[in-house]
Amino acid sequence: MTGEPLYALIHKTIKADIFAGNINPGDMLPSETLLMERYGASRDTIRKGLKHLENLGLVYAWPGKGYYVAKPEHDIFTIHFSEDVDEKKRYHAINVRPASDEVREALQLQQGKQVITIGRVIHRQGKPVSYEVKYLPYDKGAPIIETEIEYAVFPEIAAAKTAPFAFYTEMEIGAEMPPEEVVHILGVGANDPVLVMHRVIIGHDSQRIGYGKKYLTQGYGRLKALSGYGKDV
Amino acid sequence: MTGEPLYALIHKTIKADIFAGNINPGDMLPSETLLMERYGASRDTIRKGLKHLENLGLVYAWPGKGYYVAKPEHDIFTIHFSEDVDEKKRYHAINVRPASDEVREALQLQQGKQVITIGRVIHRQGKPVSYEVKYLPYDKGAPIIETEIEYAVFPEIAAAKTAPFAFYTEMEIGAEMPPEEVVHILGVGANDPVLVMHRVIIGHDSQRIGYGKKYLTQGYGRLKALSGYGKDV
DNA sequence: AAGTGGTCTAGACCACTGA
DNA sequence: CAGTGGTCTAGACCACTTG
Repeated sequence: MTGEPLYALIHKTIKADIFAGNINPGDMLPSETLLMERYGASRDTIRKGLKHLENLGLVYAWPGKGYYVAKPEHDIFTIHFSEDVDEKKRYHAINVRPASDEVREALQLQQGKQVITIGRVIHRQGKPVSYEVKYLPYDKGAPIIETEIEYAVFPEIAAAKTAPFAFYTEMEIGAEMPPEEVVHILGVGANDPVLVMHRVIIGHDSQRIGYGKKYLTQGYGRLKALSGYGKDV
Repeated sequence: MTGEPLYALIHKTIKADIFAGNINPGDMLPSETLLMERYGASRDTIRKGLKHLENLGLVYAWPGKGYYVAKPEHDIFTIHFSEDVDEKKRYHAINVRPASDEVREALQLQQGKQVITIGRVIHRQGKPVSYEVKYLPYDKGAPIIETEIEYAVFPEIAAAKTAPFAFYTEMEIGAEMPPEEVVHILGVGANDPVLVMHRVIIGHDSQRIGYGKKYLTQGYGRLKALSGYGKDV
């Protein structure tokens, strides 16, 4: 017990076999009973090891038949996207105005509704590399609390009245020529393409909580994404 | 037993409390012992329910202290990226030539090494919307099996001699002006920016297995990504 | 010392798949 | 029918945290 738990040994051994190609997608694993004998372990311990492989997506169980090696998913990519919170104070503008058509559609607002607009510039080594605008539906009569805004990043600010888990984000990434506003703020050339990330924050009641666009210049660098089974346990 | 398993009821109840904001990040959950009494269940059943919440990232266990509600991760995005396998046959070019500097660096090859180059155009409703080039290190004397290439998608072709799980992909996404080659092939304007996805396939021995660039025009549409706890169980 | 989660066991009954 | 995984129980010992 002092060292590695038994179930970890089990799942590591099987995982190594899969990575080495000794067993391949579609192949059947030994049954739980057989593994119990092979490892001298109880059924629960064996199951714990197999469950971990299931969670990793390496293996799946077919009740009544057995465990099988899964097909690898090499087209699912993960982006860890930091919100650059270190640059909290450089707001370009905070104000309330009627929503543009684009924003109205993204937030599914009625005509004439107002939105809180928050612009922010993100710097890297003193140079502006990114500009983002965020839009939040404005509830009439609700005061804008500046300190709240100052410390907020997008999900938190938009979901201030929502439970912290009760929403998700849909993002779309595209290449665009920078609009005039962005050319002016970031000082990029009008012919330098920018990455644009459009984000909609959606509550579990399907309510549109917030919308934002983020422009990334070449100076920001590329977005990095990962796929595969490189770093998991 | 006919309906929902007990552990599912447990994790759903707690999950609902988290989503409703009744318990919040940093809050402690009831202990296993207490939950056993509350649900009239055995410890293992309680633990199974809590384990599921842990896997979802909603909760973490601190041995000796208890279970706590985790902080939500709203800056991790997932892209499901299909390889457009339906358009297998429209290869623009397959050949072997010395690697360019860019490719040599990406694949970490020695000077003078040759690479297999595969170009492909992807159509949508009859119109070319994407062009991709893939580079594979060329082993001298190894014949290029055409049918293999014809049916292959990137990870599989690059890792043909590797176990199907034993590699991962690093991708970088940027906005660029299309190079002349792409302007010509896709018929886009020289001033229309394109999304470019650079991919490197890396084996578990850190070997560079393949490199590719994929150009997406406006006609392809934006890349879609998701974050949050919207769709999991 | 009391309480917490982490690991492990031995046994039970169930529903499902396949010959 | 025998074999498989899915669920559940009751008990044990451990290492860790807190008072």
